[in-house]
Amino acid sequence: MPTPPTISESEWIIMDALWESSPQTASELARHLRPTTQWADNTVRTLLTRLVEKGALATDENASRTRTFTPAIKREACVRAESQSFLDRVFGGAAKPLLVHFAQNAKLTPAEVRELKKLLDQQLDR
Amino acid sequence: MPTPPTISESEWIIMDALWESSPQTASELARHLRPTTQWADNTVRTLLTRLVEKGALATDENASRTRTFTPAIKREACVRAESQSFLDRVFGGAAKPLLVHFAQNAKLTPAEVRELKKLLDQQLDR
DNA sequence: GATTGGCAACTACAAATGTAGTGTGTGAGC
DNA sequence: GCTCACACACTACATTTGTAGTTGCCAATC
Repeated sequence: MPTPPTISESEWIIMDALWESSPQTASELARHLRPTTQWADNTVRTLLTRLVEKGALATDENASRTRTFTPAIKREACVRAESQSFLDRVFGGAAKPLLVHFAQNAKLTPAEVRELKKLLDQQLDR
Repeated sequence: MPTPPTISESEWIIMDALWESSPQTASELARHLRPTTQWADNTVRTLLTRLVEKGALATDENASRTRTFTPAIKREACVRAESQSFLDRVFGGAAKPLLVHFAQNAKLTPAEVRELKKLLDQQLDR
C-alpha cells in the first residue's frame, strides 16, 4: 500500500470499525454503527463504496450476493499520514510543541506518565 | 471568542501568516504567500473574505479603500480545537497513544526530551 | 410461479473547499 | 477632468464530504 488516501471524518469511523473487526458486510457494519452514528444503511454503503474506490478497502470479488469488506491499508499507515498532516498544519511541523500541548492538556494516569517517560528515555539512547 | 470556527487547510495558511504578523492588507499577504503557495491575489482575497465571515478575522471597518486584516481568534484556541478533533478522529480520544506515536516518531534533541520529562513530572504533581 | 426482503448500483443534492475570473468604483497621477 | 491601476464585491465552477433516496435484480419463501 503506497501512500494512504485521504480518509474523511466519516470514513474514519467506517475504517475503524473494520480495522477492529473484519471482514464485515455492509449491513453488519450499519447495524453496529447505528447506535453511535444513526446513519442510514445507504449512508454506510456509500462510504464503503467510496473507500473501495480510494483503495482503502477491499471486497471479496467472488461473493456474488453479499460482499464483505476488509481494510486494504494498515491503520498505522493512516495514522502516520494523518499525524504528519496535522503536525504540519497546526504545529508547523514541530513535534515538540505538539507534545507539549498534549502532555499539558491530557489527563494521564501516573502509570501512563511513567510509561511515556520511559519512552522518552529510549529516545535519548539512540 | 466562543468556539473557534472550522479552519480549512488553506485557511490555516492565511491565519498563520496573520498570527505571525498583523494587520496586513490582502495584497501584502498575497505577496508574502506567493512564493510558497503561488496563489492568485483573488484566491487570497476569497479566503480572507471567508475567514471574516467565519469570524476568524477582523478588518478595520473605517478604512474605506484598503482594508487590513487581523486575527479575531487566538491561535491557541484554534490549536486546541484542531487538536481535540484530531485526537478523537485518529486516536479515538486517547491521549496516551497519541503521545506515544509522536514521542516515537519525532526526532527530539536531548534538551527537548528533558523538557518534556519535566512537563510530565508536573502532571504527576496535580 | 408470484411475492418479498435484501443488496448492489446509480442518482441526488446541499455545504464546504480550492482556486480563480469579472465587473465596478475610486484615488493618484498626468 | 481623464485615465489607469488597484481594491473590493460578486460570481464561477470542479471536488470532496455528508447524508441519503430510487431502481433493479435475485434468492428464499409461500
